[in-house]
Amino acid sequence: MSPPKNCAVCGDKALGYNFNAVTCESCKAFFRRNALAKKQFTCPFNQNCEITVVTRRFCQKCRLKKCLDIGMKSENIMSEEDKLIKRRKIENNRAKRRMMEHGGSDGDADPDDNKVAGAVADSSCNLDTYAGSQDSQSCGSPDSGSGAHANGGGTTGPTSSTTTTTKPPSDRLALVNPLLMTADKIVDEIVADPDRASQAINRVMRTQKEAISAMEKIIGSQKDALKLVSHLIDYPGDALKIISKIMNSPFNALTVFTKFMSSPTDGLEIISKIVDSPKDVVEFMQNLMRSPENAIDIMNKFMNTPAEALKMLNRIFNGNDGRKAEDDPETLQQQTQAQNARVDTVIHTMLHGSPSSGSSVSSLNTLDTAVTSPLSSIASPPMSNSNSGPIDLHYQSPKINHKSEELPSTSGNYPHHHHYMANSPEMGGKSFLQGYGDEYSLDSGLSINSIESVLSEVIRLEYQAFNSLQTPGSHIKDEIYHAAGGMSSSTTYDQGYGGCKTTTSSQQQQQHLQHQQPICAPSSIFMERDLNEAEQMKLRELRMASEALYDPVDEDLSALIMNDERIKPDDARQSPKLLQLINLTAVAIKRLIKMAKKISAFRDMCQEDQVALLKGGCTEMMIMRSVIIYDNDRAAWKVPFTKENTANIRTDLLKFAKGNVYEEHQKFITTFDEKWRMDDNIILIMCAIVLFTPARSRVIHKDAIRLDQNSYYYLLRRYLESVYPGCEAKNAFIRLIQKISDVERLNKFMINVYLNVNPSQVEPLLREIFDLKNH
DNA sequence: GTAAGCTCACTGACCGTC
DNA sequence: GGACGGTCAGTGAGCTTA
Repeated sequence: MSPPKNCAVCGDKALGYNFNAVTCESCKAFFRRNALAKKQFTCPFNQNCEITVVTRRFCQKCRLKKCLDIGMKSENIMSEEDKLIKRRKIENNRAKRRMMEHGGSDGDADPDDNKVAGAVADSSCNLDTYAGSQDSQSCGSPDSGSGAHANGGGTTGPTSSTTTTTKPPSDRLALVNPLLMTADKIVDEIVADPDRASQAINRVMRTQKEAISAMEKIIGSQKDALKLVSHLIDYPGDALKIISKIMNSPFNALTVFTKFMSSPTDGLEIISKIVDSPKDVVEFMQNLMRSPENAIDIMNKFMNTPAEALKMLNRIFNGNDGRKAEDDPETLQQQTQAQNARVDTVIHTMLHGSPSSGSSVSSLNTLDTAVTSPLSSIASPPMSNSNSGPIDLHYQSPKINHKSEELPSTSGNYPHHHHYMANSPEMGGKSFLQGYGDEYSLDSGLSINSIESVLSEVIRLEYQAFNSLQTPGSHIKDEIYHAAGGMSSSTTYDQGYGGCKTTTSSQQQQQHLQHQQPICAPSSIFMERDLNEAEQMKLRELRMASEALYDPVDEDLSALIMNDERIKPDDARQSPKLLQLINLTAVAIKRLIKMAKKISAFRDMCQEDQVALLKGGCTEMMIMRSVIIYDNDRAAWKVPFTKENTANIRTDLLKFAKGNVYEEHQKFITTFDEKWRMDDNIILIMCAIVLFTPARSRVIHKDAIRLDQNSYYYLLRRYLESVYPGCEAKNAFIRLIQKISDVERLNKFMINVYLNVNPSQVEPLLREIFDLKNH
């Protein structure tokens, strides 16, 4: 039986079902665009507009409402992650088709092209797998199985692959020690199948040592370096991944990388230097890695004054006298020492304004002449002139230049590259779950090439790096400790440790922190179940911030305090109580705002972002908090007057509200496992996750917020691991992340409650948050 | 005050893909 | 063939400028 032919929303001609209802194309598109968007539509009329072909454009709010009323389901709209996967799949299939069309007809092509084509052809098995079913294991997909891939734990060989004799290059090469692989093999491994590049990077760069070794080889070969760079420009997520493998401070690497992509001219300039003088670059990076605190500072410097950073690179490169020492080990050693000294001094100059006479280069004072000469002679070399080496920027492949033109010069957005990491507007739980199977290490090769999984690793390394900085009596430790404890005026470890030098924590607060009991048994050994010090501090900061939730209530709650009288849904006389309840939420929101302001990561944001996050997230945070104050026996919220005194407020007051708010709230509460619901730490971390939602409207620095949110996702994961055994922790994490989606859903109902009251009767704060206009 | 020009968000139709 | 997403031309509101 054919479906009805008229759109159930507007009555226009319909072709079939869209999002679970018979609709026209325009209502389909309208719903797709708006159902998941966080826009707050307002009805210019009386909230009850008739939606017809003619009037459907007049009121978005009523149109969307009607879409929902007739049964359109926003769950049917693909998430950003789903869309990303689908896009990848489509791209793969297109690539496959192109190969099929041109296969075997390029016998006279360039030998290098043949090599790449051969590698791609080898990967056709993977493409087939993806074209058919992503679950297929016929090619021994690294994504399949339980993570027992030939990686991470060692080279145990590929998983059983009995259905085909053609293994993808990744599986064949997984048997080889990455340290023994040649540059072209490494690059081929990475670029052969863009869809599996992430896993390939995991295999050839299992450790930092291997990553450095691989990059040394690659940048030692211009051809391979260019091939890899071409790939990385197309797949910046892979570049980020490589950087995170190499650098000690992956957060900074991410930031630098973002900057790099937003400024292709400088990027190409740096690439040209890397290609031109690989040894210098490697030594420079190695030196940075030997002194992570300098690396962090210098990267911060790089971000704040990129021109100065480029100048620094010029100093390093131009300081090289140009002689090649490959044939003379002694000369090479001397040059290496000189280079290290030069790098040390340049770093010191960058950080402190003058060449160091301190310990870091004290043993190399004899090289001062060689060091300071290029510094003084090159005051401020223009980049176009300073690049005096043999590399012509236009030597880069046309593809690179083309991409460079496409990239915006300053904006952080990449409108034509929406599959890139920085442009994913949603970082919801679903996408984060995708990377959860990684078991803390991308080495497992389980994850798809998702930015979320990379970020997960980045955040893990961030904590690791934090601990690695800590030595007994270290002033760095103390400074970071204080800053990360939420006392820093401007910086936390979220922004790189270099900023910790600016901490302004008070003595009193320090003492308070130091007297705090550890949340779990202290441990500085990474990946123990207990939270490490950095994780404890982050959680402790939340707990301290949550003190604001017990600020005295100055409102009169007496009318709302629980009594034995049950609410009848149709008792219209009780509706003033709903209004009181609504206004009471203003108190809760004020407390949440105070709490947010005590979180250093929040405080350090620009005001616009703070407002956007609070406007968009305060009710979701309130809902999240409501689960812990919910008294199941009394069906009431235990609202704290103070930390000691509470008032019971019946949840069935929600029955006065239009819609199914009460039922939805009950559903939300009852499906929340009590042991998690009663764990203040869990709820606090989830509040933070909700607060740092990058997809809020009018947010400016989405990427920065996403990083903060991910750090809390990670903290939640680690906290669960510290209190539950493995499987239970995993399960809890997944289910709790789903709860964040539930909060979002429930919040939509809640917002309707606010929108359905007379704005003149609600608190000004609420009017501001919900953009309510007085009638 | 107003018309012209510009920008930007939104809409709807069409097409590609699975 | 159904159901989804992507794309692009058209449209109109809002802003600036002459």
